[in-house]
Amino acid sequence: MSQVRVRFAPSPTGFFHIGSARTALFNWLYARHTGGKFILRIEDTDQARNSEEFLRLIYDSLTWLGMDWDEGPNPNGIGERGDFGPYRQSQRADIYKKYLQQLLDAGRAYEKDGAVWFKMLGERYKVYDDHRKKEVERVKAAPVVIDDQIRGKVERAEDEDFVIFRSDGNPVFHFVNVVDDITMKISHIIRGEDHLSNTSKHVRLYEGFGVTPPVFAHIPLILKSPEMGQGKMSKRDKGALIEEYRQRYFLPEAIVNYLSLLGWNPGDDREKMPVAEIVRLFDLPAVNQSNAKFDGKKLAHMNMVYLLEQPADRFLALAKNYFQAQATAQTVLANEVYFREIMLLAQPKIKGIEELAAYTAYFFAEDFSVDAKVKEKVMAKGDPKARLAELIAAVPTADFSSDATVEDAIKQLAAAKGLGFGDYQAVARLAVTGTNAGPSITAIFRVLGKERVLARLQKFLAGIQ
RNA sequence: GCCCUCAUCGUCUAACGGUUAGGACAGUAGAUUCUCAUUCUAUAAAUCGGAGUUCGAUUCUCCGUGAGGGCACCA
Repeated sequence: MSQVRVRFAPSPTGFFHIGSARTALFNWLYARHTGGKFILRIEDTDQARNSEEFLRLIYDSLTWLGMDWDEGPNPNGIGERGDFGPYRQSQRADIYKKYLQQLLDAGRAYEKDGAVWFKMLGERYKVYDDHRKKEVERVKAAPVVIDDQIRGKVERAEDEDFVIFRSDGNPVFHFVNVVDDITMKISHIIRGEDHLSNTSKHVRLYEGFGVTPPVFAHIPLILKSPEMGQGKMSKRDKGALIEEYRQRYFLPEAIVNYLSLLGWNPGDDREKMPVAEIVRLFDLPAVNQSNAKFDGKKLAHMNMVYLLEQPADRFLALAKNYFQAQATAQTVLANEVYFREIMLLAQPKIKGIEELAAYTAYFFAEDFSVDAKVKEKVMAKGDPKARLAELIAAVPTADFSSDATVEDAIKQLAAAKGLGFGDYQAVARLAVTGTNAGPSITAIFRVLGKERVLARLQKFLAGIQ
């Protein structure tokens, strides 16, 4: 059995979206699972729509998601590696000419209207096509049988000649795709089900070249979630672009894990799995046949689960990277020890890195906002003014050296007044943070320090007198 | 219109032809923690319809229906 060689062949004509990422992932997983090669080929024959920026985005997105390629352009875009290049179709014109000549010589291609057409074999007849509103020439021939790893045998009649070189001299997708897969010795073509109808054309081309087609595996599509509408995910849909998750500081391994579960499962109830485990278990016949609707909430949940288990150092690195892009970067990152302490208080509480700035704002500025609704609620209960005054009196002599000592101080105060910890917690939190959500109040007190706590309590009390 | 594919809770999915149809996300209700979040417990929620094969069908077959994709000198 020869080595598995799979390829991901994107066009740099737009943002890198989730469907492309999933196709890339299944190819990558299969290559890694089988010990084969994962090849990146850039299909940039559409000169009008290509852009170097989108090309860069392909490299960056794959790299960010952890999908390394064995052959193809280098991740930095400079040079390439592999013995079957060039890996950009724009640089393969000579190869295409050679293969075109082969078809011409074999009588399987001909010119018409300035373009070159692939010639189907069989008896010809004319028929009116009411989708294209014109008369077309068809060919009677046995249907193409595609033996698909996921769908079984699929039969489809391929009954018309089709263009392989445009009148502008450029080859079209079907032709370059097949020629490249032949010359790059691709063993398995794993691609979206939207290509299933193209595959019969491709099989005829392989036959025209006298080459046995590779193994096909057409994976299900990713569809819009019910609230987004109908049809497959498109670039315009919310949450469709990998770039968006990157900008929102999602963890790439969470995205990979979520994506792997769209159309595949390990055969048991496990969902959260390290990528090495997914690689170990992934296989083509286990891929589902039905399309999957995208669920942003489940992705967000997966991201949170991954975030919670990050070791402190990784979380701090992520947080630092995030804050460096924020307006408050200078203040927030000024004191490393202070930053570390606060980030580690926040880690078990947040659902995503992107919440960090808002969640920790009051640690870094005195002009934090006060949530009006929370204020209304807290002020309506008990005697908050009295509690504040008592806290202000108690704080100067309290021990702020640890969470436990702060807690003791508040509990002593409460006991002396015949009250509970909770009677002080809510109003203290409101005064010091402006909200009702956050880490434990004792930790907030300790980290903020006596002076700032006292100042905030006094300021808040003054504001409600 | 023609061709191809698919069909289990709202969503992602599991179930050698024999299970009280399981898990997860999202709901709902409780519990726990100083708040919030986490966590935990409980709860509601599905085999598209109709025939057939079979002792027995979510599972196999056919017909409907629904969903998705394709039908270019885009990829």
